[in-house]
Amino acid sequence: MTLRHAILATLLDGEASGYELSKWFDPEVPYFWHCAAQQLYAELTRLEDAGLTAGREVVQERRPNKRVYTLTEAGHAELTRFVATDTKQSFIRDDLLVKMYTAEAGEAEVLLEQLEKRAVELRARIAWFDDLLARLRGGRSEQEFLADGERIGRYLAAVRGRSFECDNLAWCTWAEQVLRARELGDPPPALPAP
Amino acid sequence: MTLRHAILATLLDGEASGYELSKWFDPEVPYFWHCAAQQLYAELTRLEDAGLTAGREVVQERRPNKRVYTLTEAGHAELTRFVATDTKQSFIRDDLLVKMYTAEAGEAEVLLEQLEKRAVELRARIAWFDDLLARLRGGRSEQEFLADGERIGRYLAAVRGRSFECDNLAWCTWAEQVLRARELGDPPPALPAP
DNA sequence: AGGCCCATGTAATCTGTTACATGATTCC
DNA sequence: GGAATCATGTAACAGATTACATGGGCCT
Repeated sequence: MTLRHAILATLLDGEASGYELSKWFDPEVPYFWHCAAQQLYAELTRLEDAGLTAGREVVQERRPNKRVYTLTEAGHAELTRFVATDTKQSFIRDDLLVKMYTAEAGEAEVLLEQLEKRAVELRARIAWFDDLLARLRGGRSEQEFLADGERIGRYLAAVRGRSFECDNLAWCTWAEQVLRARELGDPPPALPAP
Repeated sequence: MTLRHAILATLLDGEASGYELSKWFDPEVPYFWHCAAQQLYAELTRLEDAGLTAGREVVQERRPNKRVYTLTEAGHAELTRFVATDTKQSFIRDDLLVKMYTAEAGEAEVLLEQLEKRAVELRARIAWFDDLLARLRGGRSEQEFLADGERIGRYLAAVRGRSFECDNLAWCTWAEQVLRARELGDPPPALPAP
């Protein structure tokens, strides 16, 4: 159950409401973890019941009231304990890979469309990460920030996210070229970087 | 429900038993999809009931009997239909990323251990993929194989898998260096490739 | 008037994981 | 004698997804 710990980790950056967290965990805007809003709200209730977070009602005027959460001592302790546990493997789980697996000579059109569509999404996500990284650096150069910037883990996680999207994009464009070359009987493209 | 389609896609390579498939889907040996053996056997039963695969009992002498499955026409049609559907986004879901998120100056030791352990695993998985890719090429060079090799999708999927592990490893070693440099007050390492 | 943002849920269902079970054979 | 391989499951539970619900404020 890592959603629990992903929420606790996010609260290291300060108090947040369920709605704010739901933006960071939105599957469309993928940072380092994602889930549907419903799951998040359910988990927040459980975390507060378990004493790992403390909730506080904030009354608003032209907006619905909201509940903001902060980490408790017990929450910090639970995070520390979690970090020291054995880590599961990382997996890809990507529908597009299953679709690619079916590729065979002559039926490439639909797959090429899928690859192009994916590439467009990936470019948007890379841009989103670039933007996020710039905001986290807050004006400093990357060298400066890496040397002594605050909340370095948050930054490193974002770099990983960006890297994943870039790697994915490089593969998509390469695979597209391989399939196109085969359709045309051209020589295959050079390999992507190691 | 993509496990269903991952199984159908794997059966494009010819008939296979549940046990054989469970090797390809083993979470320890991650190719393009993974699941526990129990889930696989359950799904195979459902696929046969749905008429997407045809099962055949194979009686063996010094081994337990087994059931081998082949794709039916309906199974092929279902795969084709699936390939044309909208594709979901690809996500990372990695406990280590959540752990990294908590990194802050002074508490890096545990994280460094985790990163090193992960790096060891990743190197083993890259070697596994190198081996698989060589077997799929069957003696041909990559250029030759990409030009007109059989079951190209299977190969492209394996390249993606390898690429993911490599990218992950590059980030792990880089993040390790960043954290170490901060511990020592040294200048941070150069950035990983774009 | 229609749609999006804020803010938080319930309910049902589907998917995935963990624990446990069986039993012969082959390898060290 | 003990572990690994072959071969396939059942049962219980945890986690994730999908559908649906509410209601005021703000923007065009």
